[in-house]
Amino acid sequence: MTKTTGVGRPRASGAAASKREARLAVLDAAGELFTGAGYAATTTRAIAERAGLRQASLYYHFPSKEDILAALLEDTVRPSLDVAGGLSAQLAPVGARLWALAYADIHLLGSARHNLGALYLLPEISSPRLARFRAERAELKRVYGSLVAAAGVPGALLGIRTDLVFGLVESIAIVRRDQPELDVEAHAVEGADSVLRLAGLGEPDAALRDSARALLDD
Amino acid sequence: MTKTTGVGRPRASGAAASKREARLAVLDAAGELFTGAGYAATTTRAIAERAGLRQASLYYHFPSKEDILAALLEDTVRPSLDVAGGLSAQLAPVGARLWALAYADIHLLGSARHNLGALYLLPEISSPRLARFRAERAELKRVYGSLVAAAGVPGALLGIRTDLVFGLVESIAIVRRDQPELDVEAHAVEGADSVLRLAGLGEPDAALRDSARALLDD
DNA sequence: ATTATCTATAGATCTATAGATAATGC
DNA sequence: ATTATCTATAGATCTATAGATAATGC
Repeated sequence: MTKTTGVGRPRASGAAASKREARLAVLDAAGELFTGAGYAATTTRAIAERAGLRQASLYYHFPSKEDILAALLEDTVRPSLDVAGGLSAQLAPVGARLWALAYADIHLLGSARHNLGALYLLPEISSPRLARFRAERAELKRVYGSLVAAAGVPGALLGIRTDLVFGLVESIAIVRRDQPELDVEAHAVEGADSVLRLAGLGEPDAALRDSARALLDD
Repeated sequence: MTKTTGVGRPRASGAAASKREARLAVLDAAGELFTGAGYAATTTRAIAERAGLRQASLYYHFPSKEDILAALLEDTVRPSLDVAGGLSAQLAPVGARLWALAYADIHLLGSARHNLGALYLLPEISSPRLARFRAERAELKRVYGSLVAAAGVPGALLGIRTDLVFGLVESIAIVRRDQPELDVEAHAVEGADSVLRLAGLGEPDAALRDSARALLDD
């Protein structure tokens, strides 16, 4: 029985944690505070305090406050892109693929540890440092657009319909902010059903939902 | 030919303006900056500069920075509530009333001088000082809810469907942020059509749209 | 020697208040 | 005398950097 702490000077708070754990604790603390109070209103001191280290120690893990936000945003959009990528490899009717994507996204945004989808709404995301996140979110939107097109929505309406579909999916963040106790599963099912209606694919039935869910296990 | 300025010490910037004009200039400047950069990231100095007066002079018109945001929020939600109130006095099929409300709201949010709907997304709106705005927005949502119920959506789904409808309407703010050159009229028509689909009222036709628009002139 | 943290602080803010001032109005 | 502004500033931050330090690893 030897060390209780790892390498490096022990924390003033007493908590022992590896470098990787420290980084995760910082991201978790920032996720809670950024989603609750916003980026600008959250101080680096508050993040550090919640993560169990001193304000200046954040800078050993991230070069700047904005890089913390960048990491959170990418961690959030990446899983959605992964789902989209997995679906694109499958041969299935467009309705099932669109339902599956919307369902998965709403589920991811609705059940993440904090309401990270709310970060997409922050005005700070127009910052140059966050260009990569914006590009990935735009890529995800493009996937929705191609599915809406494949559903038969005419070209003249394609842009607007895609905006509405994407807006409906992301609106889960506002709903969750206003009612934290929300039933995510029900909301995801109803949301995905609604996306099909917007795409002009009519009323989804149980068979479609089942086949869509099957696509997500690939 | 006498005064060029009104009562009170002239502005350092030279601009002459009445008290009422000054207040409006402050609100306009704050609207632009809050929607573009967010509340916390916008300084009172920046608002004052854009409004043509000194930072401290803001406090002659508003007791605090937060009161500026409160005024903007209420000016934005109030017209929507007025539309909702006007519609409630009319005897018309639920489809026409719901279409009219969604169309009017999207139009208001889409064509306001700045993208003020984006203010609804700011994390700061949970502040106690903004309780009145939140209550008015909740009241508007309740109107949507009663129309969705009247459309025949079953009670078990009512809450979620209303969330989706309301989310779709407000998503215009995100769309507008991402593409400032958006065609508001087309988006409002498509958005209102989409709301009817979500409410299970099927495909709107030209006759329904015309009768809905007529309701808005009351 | 390397690592992960710490303490201390520079430099730059930011909001709101105090009190003065330059107009008009009576 | 009243009004609408101004100048000046108190007091409280906030981000990021510099340099020290208390562990482990070799």
